[in-house]
Amino acid sequence: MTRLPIDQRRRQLVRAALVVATREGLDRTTMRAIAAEADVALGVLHYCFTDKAEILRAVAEHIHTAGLDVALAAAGHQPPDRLVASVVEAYVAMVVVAPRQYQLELELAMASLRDPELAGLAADRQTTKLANARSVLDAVADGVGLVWTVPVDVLARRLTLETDGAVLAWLIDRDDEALATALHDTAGRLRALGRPAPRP
Amino acid sequence: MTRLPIDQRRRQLVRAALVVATREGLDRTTMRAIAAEADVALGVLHYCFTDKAEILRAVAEHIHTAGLDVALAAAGHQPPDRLVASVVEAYVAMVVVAPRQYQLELELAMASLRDPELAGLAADRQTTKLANARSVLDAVADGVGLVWTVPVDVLARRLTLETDGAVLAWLIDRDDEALATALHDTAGRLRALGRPAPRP
DNA sequence: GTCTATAGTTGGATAGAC
DNA sequence: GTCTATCCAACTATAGAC
Repeated sequence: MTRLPIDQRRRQLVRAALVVATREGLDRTTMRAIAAEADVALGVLHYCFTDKAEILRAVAEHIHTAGLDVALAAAGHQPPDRLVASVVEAYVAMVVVAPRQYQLELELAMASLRDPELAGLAADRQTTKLANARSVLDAVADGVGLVWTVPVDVLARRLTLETDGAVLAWLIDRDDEALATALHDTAGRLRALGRPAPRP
Repeated sequence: MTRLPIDQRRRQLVRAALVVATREGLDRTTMRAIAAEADVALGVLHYCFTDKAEILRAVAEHIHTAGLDVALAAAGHQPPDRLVASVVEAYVAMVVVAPRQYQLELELAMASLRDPELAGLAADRQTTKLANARSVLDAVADGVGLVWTVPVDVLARRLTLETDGAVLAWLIDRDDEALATALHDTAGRLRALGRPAPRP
């Protein structure tokens, strides 16, 4: 309808693509469906993006950068004894509220392993998740007052790995209790790998 | 070319579909590609299967039943002290040899969560994996001579969950060492949840 | 049972009017 | 910048000859 600067238009279209992809799944995310969601003509998409892969890459980037963890925010204002539990619960809440988006992340990752035009996208997700995990672990160690007895990179990998596994299982059976149990279990075992920090 | 009883033809086509889906990915697994792989005419597929979803369901079923774990076989003939390690290593070897097939499992699971015609397929995979995990845990407990201090269902869930997480990460970064480490770590922690069995 | 031919959709991409 | 119209390729599915 209205004329828009191309940057703004791009953002609008990426948002629309994200909505469609989250709701319908990656393979039903067609140029037409995106255009309809954004209420623009089909041609507008090809004016703003060279091809479909470019939109999908933009969507993935948007998801990753927007994943500036909610968990981290939750870690900010908690008494130490509630810290680990609250981080876990914040994560569970986030996943449970937006299961389709988590599934989309996995679909994008799978697609990126097959399609050269989406290459690197899965690796980006992994890098982001690991960095987020490190941030959370650092925040927890800082808040509770302990130091890790194992390299934080190793812990970060284990945390992301177990989180992905737990959420994948939950996507399938939707067992909220099992998800919470699994994540608390993971958190507890990681917590046990810290020693009280020496007083500075 | 030659006339074949329909059961045999179906098996041939399912094998072909599995080959294509493993090599090309689920969304490039078209009726045409399957027909070409099996070297039959397109019409033959629709003679043997009502639609595409039915072939995919057959492929999934084939994967699941064929997943009568290699790991279990490996558990059969090992001295107790090597048992846990050898099961882990057999699993790693299986995954590393056929990464695309593992990826296909995940793609099928994701598709089944979106497409009503494939509904239940992800749940079937989960059920199968859990059953296999229980078998492995039972075999290990039997071989090493211990009893689990935690319900075996809980352990089975944790095992499958951590395995899926580790393999998912490996599919992306192909870090063989990290995969082996993660699985050994998982195995070690589960092993610690057993107590020596009372002498019968 | 097997094949060819084709119907009927749908999707990505582009050309050209406005 | 935006929209309509259209091209072309690929797909599922079926009809009907052999």
